[in-house]
Amino acid sequence: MNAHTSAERPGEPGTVDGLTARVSGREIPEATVARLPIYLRALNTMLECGTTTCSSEELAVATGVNSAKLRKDLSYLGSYGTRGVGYDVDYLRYQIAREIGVTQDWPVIIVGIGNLGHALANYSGFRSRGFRVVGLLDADVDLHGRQVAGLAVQPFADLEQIVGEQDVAIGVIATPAGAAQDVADRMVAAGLTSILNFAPGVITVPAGVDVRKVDLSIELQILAYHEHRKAPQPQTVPERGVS
Amino acid sequence: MNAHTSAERPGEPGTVDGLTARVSGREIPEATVARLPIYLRALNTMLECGTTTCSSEELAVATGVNSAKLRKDLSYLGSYGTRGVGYDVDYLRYQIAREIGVTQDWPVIIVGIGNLGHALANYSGFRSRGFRVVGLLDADVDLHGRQVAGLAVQPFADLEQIVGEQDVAIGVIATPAGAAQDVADRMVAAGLTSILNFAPGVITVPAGVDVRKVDLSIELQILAYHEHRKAPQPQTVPERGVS
DNA sequence: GCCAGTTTGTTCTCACGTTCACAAACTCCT
DNA sequence: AGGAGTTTGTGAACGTGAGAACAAACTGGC
Repeated sequence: MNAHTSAERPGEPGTVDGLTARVSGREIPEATVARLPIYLRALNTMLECGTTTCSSEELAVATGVNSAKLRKDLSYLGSYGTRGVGYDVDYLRYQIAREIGVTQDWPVIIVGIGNLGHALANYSGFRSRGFRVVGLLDADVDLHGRQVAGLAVQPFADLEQIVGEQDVAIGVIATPAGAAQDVADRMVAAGLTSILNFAPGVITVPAGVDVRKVDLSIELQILAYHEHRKAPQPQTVPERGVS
Repeated sequence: MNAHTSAERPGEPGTVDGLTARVSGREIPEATVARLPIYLRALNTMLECGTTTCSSEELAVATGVNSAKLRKDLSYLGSYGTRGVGYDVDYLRYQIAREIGVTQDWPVIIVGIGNLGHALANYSGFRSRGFRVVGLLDADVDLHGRQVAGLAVQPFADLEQIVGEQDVAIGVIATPAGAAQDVADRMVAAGLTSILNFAPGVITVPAGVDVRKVDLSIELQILAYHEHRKAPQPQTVPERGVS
């Protein structure tokens, strides 16, 4: 089932621990990895505006990041700037895209075509940023065959077939919470090694599989915490003497 | 973020900075705040299953967090556990909800009723976790009056009115990138002090306004980076000797 | 009442991430 | 050509977060 992924494992003992960093000097910290896409997007925007060169300060302002942090982030990729001048926008853009691995499209499947899955399938940002939705799956038979974003919704049982045919590595879970763990298990069994989980709740996967979680209400709750702290009585209290 | 990051230092008399820590001297670290909603959700699930007591170890397993970290997180709220016993699920749940500020519903407005805004308006997780969508706004006149999730889409010009009438503090931006900054400016002018931004790109707001950003394609790109690293030739790359 | 077993709350240490500050290196002007 | 002005890349200091380990405190049995 997961023949293609396990067969391509390098198998050499060079990268044993996550802290070695000796391979080619490239061990990029997680915090930096999380910012690279932000830089990439800003560079694309600059390119559309015709900007050919930018300094770290300009890019920092455009991305809301400290310029020293930005330079250090970029230094993990290599020395792609020119002192006294700045960075070539197109060149730097390509280098970041290459480092992330989005110089070509990644095929992606989405499981759970409810409101959110529907929106994700139609989200144009995926295609323009290195991803191509190649499969929409749902357990609900009423949805099967329905056209969504130019694709027909398929039965969940087709998972293995789609993954195998298209060599998919990344799956998106947009189901209710109750189904998320089962879906994740099936995804792993089918050979997916990266999962983006929109369902609330924790899913567990074996080592070697990456999971990222996006929880919409958690983001709101974090905002609520700070809001709550700004004004002691946030919403229902009618009168408060604001000094 | 400067208003939240002044922890009380040993030796100094508290509340030197004016706005900070005046409630009860507790300054909860951001990393902890981000986890409190996760604990809250797990506790709610436990409560539905009839569990009345749990240890830090059980809650840690349910949330995928180290138990020592969990205990430290909870200790910022106070001493709500009993040594030798554990935590009362309902009591702890209430304390966390109170700390976050979701014991009552927060009214929320959503601007941009496209695919994503539509899905957000219908997302049941908001209502069940302390939020109530009280307004849907869009600049597109064709959408005005359309019923979405039991609410009629209103013109964007109604923003100030809705915010004023319902005492809204939190707004969600689900527009295309180009409109995001304008919408944010109007939101701030209308009095919103917390913004959840789903639009790609950076928005800038004055101090005192909190912004959180959720970027769907960035999450996928982070996964792609790690996937890219697992197998040197991920999908369709034919040759190229990578240095 | 007292002891054994359990679990919390906290302290200490280490790793990671951020920011400052500056030498190295490049361009431009004279 | 040489010096002035910029901007990168990086070493070092600082702050925050994670995890191990342990004393304090509670329950239950005898």
